[in-house]
Amino acid sequence: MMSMNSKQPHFAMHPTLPEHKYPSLHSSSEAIRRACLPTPPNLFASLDETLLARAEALAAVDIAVSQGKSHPFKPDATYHTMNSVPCTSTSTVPLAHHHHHHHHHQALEPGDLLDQVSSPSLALMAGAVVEDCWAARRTLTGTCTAWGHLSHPAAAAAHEHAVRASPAVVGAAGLASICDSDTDPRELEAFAERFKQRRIKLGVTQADVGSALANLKIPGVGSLSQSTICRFESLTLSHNNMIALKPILQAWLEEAEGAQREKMNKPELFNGGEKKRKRTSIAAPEKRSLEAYFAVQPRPSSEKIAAIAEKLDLKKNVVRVWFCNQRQKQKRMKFSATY
DNA sequence: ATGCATGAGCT
DNA sequence: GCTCATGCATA
Repeated sequence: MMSMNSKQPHFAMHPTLPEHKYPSLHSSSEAIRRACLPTPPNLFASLDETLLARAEALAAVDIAVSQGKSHPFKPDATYHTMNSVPCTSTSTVPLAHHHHHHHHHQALEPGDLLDQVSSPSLALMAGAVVEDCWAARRTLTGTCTAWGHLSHPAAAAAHEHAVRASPAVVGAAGLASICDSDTDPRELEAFAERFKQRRIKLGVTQADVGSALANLKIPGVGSLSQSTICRFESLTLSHNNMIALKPILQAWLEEAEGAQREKMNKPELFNGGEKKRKRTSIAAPEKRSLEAYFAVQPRPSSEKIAAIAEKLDLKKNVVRVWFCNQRQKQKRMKFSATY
């Protein structure tokens, strides 16, 4: 039996299709989603003293800095270096992109922040409504009508995007039309697990799946990385991302199982070496400070980011990206409050 | 499996 | 400059 092939160094991406990126009408689902995320009724109770102390310490610095604004910040001389390889050429999945919404508070001081964050009311209510939608849909699993009477334009829009997410894929794969079952978190979770199980049974690694996707020749679908396959299986992707990837992975699975029945699989990879990129590693103490600040203000202004960066002796860009990634993390299925 | 990063698309 | 989908590098 072929045991898990060891992973390839990396896979070649095929810029084959100049692919359009997903279209995206924007709704305010972002605001709603954000509202129902981690908004504990009593922030004070959930933040331990250490965190608050750190956050406050940082905030203090930020105030001092903004007043005596004497230092320019480090020009974020980032060190990536994907020379000739346009690393993002990976043909994309016609995903559903969506929403954005303005952010209300940004240039607030720590005090204001706490006040604001600790105020339950609106945000929580919005979150409750959204959760209800999903909960309702879950109980209606099996039908395609749940979204029909959604009262939230944002949610409706999200669904619309999900539906038109990958028409070609769906058609080519001969999969059922994307209905409620395809957006149901429970179904998604179940599929992810089935997928992993069957994938392992086929003796294929996550990396193999990723590169094999390109062989499916589905318009607009190229290869994916081991990371993405892994995240799909572990549900550490956004809900919409899961919805978009499901049909594709399902198509691959059926294809692979069918192909194995007759012969053997025939993957195809190769690669050339380029300059390596170095990964910044934020030390534990700094990370703790960032987390503390994030708990109080997940969306610091550019100025605050600069201040924090200086305080922690990190590049501003590193700090900015850290916050971006942190925000994304919150939205992953596994940690989503709507789930 | 996950941390830090890039780039597209949008505001 | 943000969000989102994704990826390389690494623990």
